[in-house]
Amino acid sequence: MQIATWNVNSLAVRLPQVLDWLAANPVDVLCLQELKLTDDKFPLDALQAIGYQCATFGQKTYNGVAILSRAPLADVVRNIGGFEDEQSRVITATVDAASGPVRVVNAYFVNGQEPGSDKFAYKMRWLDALRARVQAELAAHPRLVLLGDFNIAPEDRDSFDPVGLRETIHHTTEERAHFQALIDLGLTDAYRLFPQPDKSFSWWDYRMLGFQKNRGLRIDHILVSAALVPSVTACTVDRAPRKNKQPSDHAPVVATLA
DNA sequence: ATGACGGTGTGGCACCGA
Repeated sequence: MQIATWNVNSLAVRLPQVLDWLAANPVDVLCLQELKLTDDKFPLDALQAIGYQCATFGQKTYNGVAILSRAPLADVVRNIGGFEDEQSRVITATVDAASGPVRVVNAYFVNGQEPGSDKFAYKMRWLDALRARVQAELAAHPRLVLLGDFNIAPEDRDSFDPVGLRETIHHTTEERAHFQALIDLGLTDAYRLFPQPDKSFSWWDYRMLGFQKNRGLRIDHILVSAALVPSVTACTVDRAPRKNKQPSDHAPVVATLA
């Protein structure tokens, strides 16, 4: 099966691009972030019409996540249990894939704005809570994928300017320790299972010709549990949608599981 | 040190993202 993550930065604006992308890339599961719309405005009909079931967790103006799946979705959980959060950032569901059920945790991680800020402190608390949640999910569901917009560049090679941006947001020691703590739960970065081009990124700033100059970050990730690692045959970033008119600032990341 | 671009919601701009 193929599973993908894409921060669309407003599904209202990007729906035509999502439909086009799914027509060209009929993945089994597509996890979206930054819907920026409430569930009553979610384009359920358009997505069902092309064969996707949807589990949605929207919000007005900011955040919002959804899981689209060709196979049935079950046991949907919204946000992080035991962590009070007004922001819609996590949706979890079991996908009944032909090769067996897979637990999918789709997350839009907190941005954090700037180290030392209140938002950064919220990011740290949120990451603590997410880790506990993923640990519990893993215990119950050994076949698990954690994917989404992590807002963390795990290593220097995941940033266009690791020296100039050292200890700035997405690059801090604390954020990278949190990423590693997720790995230490027993997860593997699917992208790094394979040789990849240098300067591979998943996000580029809209400003200053960021994409054209490949001034980007790799902050969108697909982590797979140990039980799934042997079945992963590919993981790629699809830069094509970033070349669209009115693109999202993020590109989809796609993993293929046998 | 600031803004650059784009989306949203509001109201003639501010806020947020990364």
